[in-house]
Amino acid sequence: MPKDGAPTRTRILDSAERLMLQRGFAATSVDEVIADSRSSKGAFFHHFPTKNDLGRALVARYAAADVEHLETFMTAAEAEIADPAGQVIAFIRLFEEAADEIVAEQPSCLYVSFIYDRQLTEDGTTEMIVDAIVAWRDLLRAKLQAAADLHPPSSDIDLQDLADHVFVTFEGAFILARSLQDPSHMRRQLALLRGLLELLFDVPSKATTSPRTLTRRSRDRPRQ
Amino acid sequence: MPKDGAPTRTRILDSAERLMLQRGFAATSVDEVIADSRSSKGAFFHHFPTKNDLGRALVARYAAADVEHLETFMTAAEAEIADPAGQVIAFIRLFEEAADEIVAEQPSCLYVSFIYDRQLTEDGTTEMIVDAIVAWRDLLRAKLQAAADLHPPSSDIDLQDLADHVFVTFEGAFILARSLQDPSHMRRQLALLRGLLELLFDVPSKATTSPRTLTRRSRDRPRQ
DNA sequence: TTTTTAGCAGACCGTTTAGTCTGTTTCAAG
DNA sequence: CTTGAAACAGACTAAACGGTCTGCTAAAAA
Repeated sequence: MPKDGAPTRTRILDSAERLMLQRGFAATSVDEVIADSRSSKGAFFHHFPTKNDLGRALVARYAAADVEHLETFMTAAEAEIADPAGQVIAFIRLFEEAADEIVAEQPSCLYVSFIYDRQLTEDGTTEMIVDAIVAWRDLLRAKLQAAADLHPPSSDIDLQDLADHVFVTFEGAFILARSLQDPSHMRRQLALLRGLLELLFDVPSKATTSPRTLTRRSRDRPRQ
Repeated sequence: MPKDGAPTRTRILDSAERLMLQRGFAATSVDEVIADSRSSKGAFFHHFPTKNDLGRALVARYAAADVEHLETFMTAAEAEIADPAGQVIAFIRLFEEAADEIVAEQPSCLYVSFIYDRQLTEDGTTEMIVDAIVAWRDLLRAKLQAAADLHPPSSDIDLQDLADHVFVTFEGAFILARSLQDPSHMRRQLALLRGLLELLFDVPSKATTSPRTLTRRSRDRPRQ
């Protein structure tokens, strides 16, 4: 076998992800990706026959990492506490603690960038995104169902919608953070969501709600 | 004065809005807009010197309608009930009732489409979006503050973040509805948000929670 | 050593794109 | 009735774009 092409492929994917998260898919030219990744026309079209192929590969990698993130954090939450409601809340808190880092290296969500951008929704690209979203909603709905069975929530709320609301909060927070150019909104919105879930399932909010983020929360918030 | 150009201008804006909400800004060519609006190159560039000018005009119109929508519904909610907490909840319910119609005629939010799409964020385009978002968060924060002063919420929650969460829910629901190709998610997420607010402010959920939408809510929701 | 092939470089090409230019029509002011 | 300017219509253009093609290089197989 000849020289290994994997590093080049990865470099192209990395550049494309960075640029397309900023500018969108259609607004990013392959020439820009080539320049940013310091490769060439030949290298690019050797690894990706068309620009759409790059898009598909990008979404595939992104969605896989996303679902793995989901499962990793849920497993960690399960190891932390036995109660399903507590697990969901711990799960949110884990993302909360990682929020600043996530937003720093990813100013927005690739899903949105592609769903709002693409003219070619008939490529299987969208389906991969749907699969990832379904993974989120299914896993969270199961957890919430278990939580509701153990200690029934204080309000009559649809559990599937509540599971979806976690995803909704993520995506909405990405948009808010990007619009207002304030990355802290991701952490803040997740903290709010956790608070609402604690209220709903009557789980006492720990006094130690991620202390190292509390110090950063001095802001222009007019609390009176 | 010569012939009135306003109708042509409006037709171009309407076509552009429709197409760009579907495909994004960069992915929509001016030729497509011209064809869809049955105008011409001459007409287009007479009204909009550049494509970016069209984008700016589009956002200006969209944001103005959005803020007007916000104020109209809040005024209606204020006429309906005196209690600030009740007003916020009535406000959400009004959007809930309009949700199906809104999503039907607008499959997504132009803000996102432009914030995720644009290479030229230095046009004042983004600033108009920020202004609209600020209108939302300011108005809602004021209401929530008044509500919290009257009957303190059952949980310690940041009111600015809670105000922002309304916007977050809208944007996230747009994305969810579009991704899963199920417009009902907008209404469902708004209903969920209303339920959480009712719980937080201890406002009893009316038995008559928009009865005509209740009949439509038969779905695959596994409630057991 | 020779051959083969993946990996890559970059000139090149046809199409699409945003934007221009030269008109023609409409309509109100003078 | 003439004029002048806004409101178009549509051929045209320069640049950018996605994609092709030819050829070179490295390294493993024969």
